Amino acid sequence: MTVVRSPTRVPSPRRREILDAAATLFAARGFHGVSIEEIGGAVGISGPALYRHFSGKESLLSEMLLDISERLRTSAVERATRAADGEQALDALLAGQIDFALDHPALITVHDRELGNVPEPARRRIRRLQRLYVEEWVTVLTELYPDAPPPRLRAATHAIFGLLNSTPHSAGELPRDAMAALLHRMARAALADLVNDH
Amino acid sequence: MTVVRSPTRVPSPRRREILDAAATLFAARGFHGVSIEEIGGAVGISGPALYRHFSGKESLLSEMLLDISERLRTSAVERATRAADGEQALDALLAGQIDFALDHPALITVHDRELGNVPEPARRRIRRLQRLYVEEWVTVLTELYPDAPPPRLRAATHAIFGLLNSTPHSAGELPRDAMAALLHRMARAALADLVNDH
DNA sequence: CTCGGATGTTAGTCATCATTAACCGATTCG
DNA sequence: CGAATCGGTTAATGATGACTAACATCCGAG
Repeated sequence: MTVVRSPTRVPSPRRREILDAAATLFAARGFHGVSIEEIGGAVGISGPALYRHFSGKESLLSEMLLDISERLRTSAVERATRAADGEQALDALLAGQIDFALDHPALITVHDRELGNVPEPARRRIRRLQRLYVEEWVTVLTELYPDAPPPRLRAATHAIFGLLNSTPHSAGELPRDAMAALLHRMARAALADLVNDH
Repeated sequence: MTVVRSPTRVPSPRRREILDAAATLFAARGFHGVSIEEIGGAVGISGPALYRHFSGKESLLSEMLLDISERLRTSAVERATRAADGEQALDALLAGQIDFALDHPALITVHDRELGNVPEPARRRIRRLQRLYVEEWVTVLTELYPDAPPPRLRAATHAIFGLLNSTPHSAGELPRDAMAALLHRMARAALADLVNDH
């Protein structure tokens, strides 16, 4: 039996390969600090061949950020709805973000660094997805801490993202499992503090 | 009586002005995404006039990061030595980093984003200062949690930096004082968790 | 008053870089 | 067998941008 072709075009492995290489380079020196030639070179082809896969450098970045934002958000929605209660939902969100940050440090880096270089049609969509992702967290947190005002929960969510996304800076300090456990516990403890007044 | 001229040249206000404007621009679109012309324009002069104050664009960036790293580190050393005990030292470090992050979000952003674009002589010095800053935190934490191995404390320190440096992302969610208090408490709670096993 | 330094200006120069053009081999499919 | 599509190549092209040159102005000191 043959595989059913989904309506979205089958993703060529080259595309993904290019996106991965570009993410690493962008994370190291920024979008404008990397040339098309370099990105091509990183995957064994040279320069203008990229235009067979992307319509331009900015499209490449747009697609990269769009993909990241989508993956984060849909993963969050899935995990949160699967959870039995608020506590489990929070743990699931934490685990998802931690896994992503540990598995794809370059994507995390690019994700919160390069939005300012995305051209306008795509930028709005990315921002929208990022906002939805944050609101997913805020919804879960609201269930756990009903007395905390939403702006406080939003600020706390961003703080937790910062904590979890520190992995690119502390790479190699601890084995992966220990790092995941440490981040999970620290984030949990930081959030537990929200239960208090003010 | 005339003021004694210190050996380091008196800092012209223009230099500082340029550094501030450049920091804001770099934070928004990255080092290579901003032109000399733009930086000049932001302070009312135009383009090549910058070369009267800096020997080049990269020197400008080097000096910016060097200055930030130095300020963070010396402030940390001062605060830590002034403190009576470990608890107070930690609170002082937290307060210092939080103030800096709230007062200079652009500098914070540039500081951990653009090291990869600093040319080699300066890069080493900046890394050194950053390392010393981290070790200052690790020293204080070691006093509080003598059983935790240093890599764990270093990872935790980076995580706390990420948490505190989230302010550029949550700008405007809360008034400054509330934000400072929230971050301080969350960081404290996250670190208190380190006292536990493993 | 005038000399010199500090600070600007505008007009090059030279590299780099994104993008396009023109061309080519392979694979698929009719 | 073609013919087309896919994915590459190398050689323009055109902008942009960092940096330099040449020249002006202001101002303080001798």
